[in-house]
Amino acid sequence: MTVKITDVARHAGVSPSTVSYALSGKRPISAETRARVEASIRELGYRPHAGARALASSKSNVLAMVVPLRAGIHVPVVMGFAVSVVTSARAHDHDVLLVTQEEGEEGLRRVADTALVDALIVMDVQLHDPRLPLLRTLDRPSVLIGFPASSDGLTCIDLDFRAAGELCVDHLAGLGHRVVGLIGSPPEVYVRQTSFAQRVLQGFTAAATRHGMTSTVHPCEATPAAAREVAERLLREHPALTGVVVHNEAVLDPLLDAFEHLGLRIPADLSITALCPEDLATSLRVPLTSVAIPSTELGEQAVALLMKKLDGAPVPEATLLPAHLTPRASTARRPAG
Amino acid sequence: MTVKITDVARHAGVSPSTVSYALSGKRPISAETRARVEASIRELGYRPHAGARALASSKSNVLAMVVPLRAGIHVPVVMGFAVSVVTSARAHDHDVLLVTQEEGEEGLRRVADTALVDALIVMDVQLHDPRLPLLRTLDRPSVLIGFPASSDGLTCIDLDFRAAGELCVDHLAGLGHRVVGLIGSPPEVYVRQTSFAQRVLQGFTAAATRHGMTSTVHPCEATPAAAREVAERLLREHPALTGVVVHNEAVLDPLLDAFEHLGLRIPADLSITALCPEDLATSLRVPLTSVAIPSTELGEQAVALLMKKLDGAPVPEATLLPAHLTPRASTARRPAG
DNA sequence: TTCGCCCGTCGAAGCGCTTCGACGTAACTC
DNA sequence: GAGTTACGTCGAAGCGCTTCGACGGGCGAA
Repeated sequence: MTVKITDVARHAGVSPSTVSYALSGKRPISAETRARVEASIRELGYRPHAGARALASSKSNVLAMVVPLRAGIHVPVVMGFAVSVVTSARAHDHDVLLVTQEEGEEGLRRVADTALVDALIVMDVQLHDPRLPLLRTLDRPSVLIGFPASSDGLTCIDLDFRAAGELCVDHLAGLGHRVVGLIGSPPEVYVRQTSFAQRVLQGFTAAATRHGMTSTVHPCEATPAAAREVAERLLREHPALTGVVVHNEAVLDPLLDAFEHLGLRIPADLSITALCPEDLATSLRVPLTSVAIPSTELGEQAVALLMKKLDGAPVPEATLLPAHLTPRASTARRPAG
Repeated sequence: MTVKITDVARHAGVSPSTVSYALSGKRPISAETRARVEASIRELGYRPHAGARALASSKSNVLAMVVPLRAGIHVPVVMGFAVSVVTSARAHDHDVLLVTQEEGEEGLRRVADTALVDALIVMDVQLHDPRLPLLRTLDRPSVLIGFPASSDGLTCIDLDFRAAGELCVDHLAGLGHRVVGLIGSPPEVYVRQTSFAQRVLQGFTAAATRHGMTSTVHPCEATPAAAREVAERLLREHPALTGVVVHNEAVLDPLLDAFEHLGLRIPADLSITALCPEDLATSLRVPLTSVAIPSTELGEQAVALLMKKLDGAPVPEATLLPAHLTPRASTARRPAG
């Protein structure tokens, strides 16, 4: 039916093993032979059978990616990350199998134990994630996006969210602001101890304390209505507030809107810094001073780490991508008075 | 190393083939034997090797899903659909391999020809999609989400977007509206002839004509700024306008906002119907009369169709999910005068 | 009672590839 | 010039599973 390696071998006048070596490069093959083999491959349209390859080599060249679908996570960020993982994986000659969070530990165990995948990427890690023990004992390497309470024996990578939170506050402090607020992720994100949200909070609080600022924190549901309500309450309860850090992609526009309604000009009356993807920060009515969430880079690096582990190379347990703040039009010196 | 079928067989005191048949049910196995085999499997923690299985059975039990990442598509809808596909696939004992649009035809050919996947699901189909010839000749079954110019020899499924467009206009007509506008997808979506956008447009126009209404059409970029601009222009150019159909999830809230700014109360002054996921329609400041985009059902049905094709059963070339309009608070009788 | 049939099980032959050891040849070393 | 070493290639042995044909025993039909 379909052309197999023996067909190529016959056509090229060599043995199947030679074809295999020509393809993998695991043994030296003369230039002429290689050329002949490659010509035959092209001519016959040969494609190695993935299953046969996986069986013989005990490598499937497939990665599992666990994507979150829980409330409170911002879908475009996840999607951007997923696409980046797939693209990076392809660059390393791997494919990506999609596993839903819903499948839980059993799902991870299944794809790992059946040798469907060689390695795993897990997103949306919680502080005490139930999957951690499993990942530690699994015989396949894995990389986590996000940090659990202890990264011992694991490989974790994430943006340095703590630094991101600090950076925002430092920036506001540098502009003379004294009273700042954090508009955070939806409450459920904190409740289930998703680490990135907590780390932002820590950074925010620590920096505010360090600068001797008054600070306040408000989780916020990912709906326009919630945004309006939070904006209003924030100003009512903290009339002296002049700086806001927003860590909630979904409500950025509604917030800008709400502040505008409340008669505040940005940045003249109120400075705003955001933690969000670059394109979001620049596509709103006011270009936002922001710390970028680098989904693409995260995906690339996660895959790179996984490849190293598959090669048996040592990798650091923790990798924090440095946070960078880009000043834009949404922050300014604290209004006089 | 890992436990294999021969280990199970020995442990259960049967032959490997018996274990295989006990697992697949392809031949009758006595209840006692089956029980013994199952006990051994549990006890040893046996997991069949996916690659070996694929090789021997020439079935990988993996589906390829091609996800779009182009501008103008609404990410949460895609994500919801993707999750639904994965969940449904799992219910049919299949896994899902993620393929990016970017990989194009070569990517499809690759996963199909290497027998990595048994079948393909392709989203975001264009009227003259370059992948169509390939899909027609591929030896693996596929299902398209969306309709190309001709579905001959293919299997396509989608919401009946034409009916959805009509339904919205019919609803407005029934409420006495005479001048209606369509706020559509971003221009690039129309330019590349993504069929669902065009079909909404056709339905909208046809129904408006049928009702003798004055109608106008405005594509709209997926940014709040664009939404504001479109809202303004719409009212300026069509002062008599009282009904709007929005087919652009990303700008629903900004539009509501803009209309409000322009002094219009919804639905007292302006009626709005939307084509969007149910949860979006109900989570805005005004619950929107809408035709739901049933991502979940689409995913389920797409997978169901694929399974039928894998079983060799005949399936219809075209499947249109019926559109349903749910009246909510955003539409009302045309204001007098 | 005997033949044929079906049920439940086994053995063996692959599925298409990778990889290991072996082998001949050519290029070195000293 | 004998002994290595490296290169380029081949043959064969699996990888772990499915599946096909075969086979013995129990049963109903004749």
